Amino acid sequence: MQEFGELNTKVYHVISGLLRSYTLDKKGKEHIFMFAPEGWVVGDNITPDLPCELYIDAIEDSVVYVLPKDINRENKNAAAFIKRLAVLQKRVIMLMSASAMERYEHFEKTYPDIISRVTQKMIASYLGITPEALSTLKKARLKKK
Amino acid sequence: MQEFGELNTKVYHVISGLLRSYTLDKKGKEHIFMFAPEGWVVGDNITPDLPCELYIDAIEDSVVYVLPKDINRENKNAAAFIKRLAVLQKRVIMLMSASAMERYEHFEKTYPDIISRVTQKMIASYLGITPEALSTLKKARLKKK
DNA sequence: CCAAATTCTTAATCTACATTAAGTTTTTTA
DNA sequence: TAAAAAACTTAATGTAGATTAAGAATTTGG
Repeated sequence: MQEFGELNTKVYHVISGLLRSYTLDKKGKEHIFMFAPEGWVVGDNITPDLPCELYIDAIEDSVVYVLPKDINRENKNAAAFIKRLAVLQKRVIMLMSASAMERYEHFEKTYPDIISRVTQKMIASYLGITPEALSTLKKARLKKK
Repeated sequence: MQEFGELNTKVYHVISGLLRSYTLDKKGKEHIFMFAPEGWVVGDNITPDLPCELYIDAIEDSVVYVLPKDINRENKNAAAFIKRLAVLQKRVIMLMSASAMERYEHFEKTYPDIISRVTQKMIASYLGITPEALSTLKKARLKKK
């Protein structure tokens, strides 16, 4: 696959393809923060005076629209911002109060189209678990159904 | 203590006092989503057509400014929104990649003034752990220091 | 100011998920 | 298209934090 390129500046509006944002913990382990398919917006939402916490890259050949940093002062993109807030809120709620199995099932519903476009490793990273745990979880899920 | 009252509508700008937002999981267990001391903004950030996921109430006698729902179209509050995005992002990152101990230490730094104003039970709820685990964690922390 | 309720702590036991390790399958690339 | 690399699975073992239970400290309310 041909990468669109490493992106690490500010805010991207995805026209086509698939981006992700992720962080590295102190052990160097990757944790996917968000997937951004067509129509989504990704960026590091930190205030301008703080260093970035997220890396952003393309996991499919993608076309993105790079938004100006002061997008925040523009009204027309308010809907995209609100969507991000909603997604973030849900993620925190799931991480605080749901099991890995529940988070996986929620992921399936939220991103039905993405699930087949990313590796298991990435899904595990997004869920905050290891690929091994995801593998076990999926096997248990088949029996359950 | 005299409560300011149960709030469950939309967006609140805290003038003085302390609010919190929290969710209930399927077992009825409470998970604090966010604390909002003076100067902060809290609300349920879900898109208008979805049911609310968060409860909001005051844990100290508080004065709040109730913001109109369409605050999102107003520019002057952009800074408050960006701050919330930043806080949310950090919370997700901590929940995905840091231990309970690390989350507690991060909480101490982020909310030095709040730590003495809320119960241990609430702090545990915010961190996504039980009060018992927090108690043990704090004891371990004293020895470590 | 005393009784009742709630919060906090401690400890024993349990469990979901991590870690480690090894083998298998799929993908990449030369 | 073969070999190397990466991803995926399975299983054994380890561990952070949950659950349960009981007692101590603190807060609340009559």
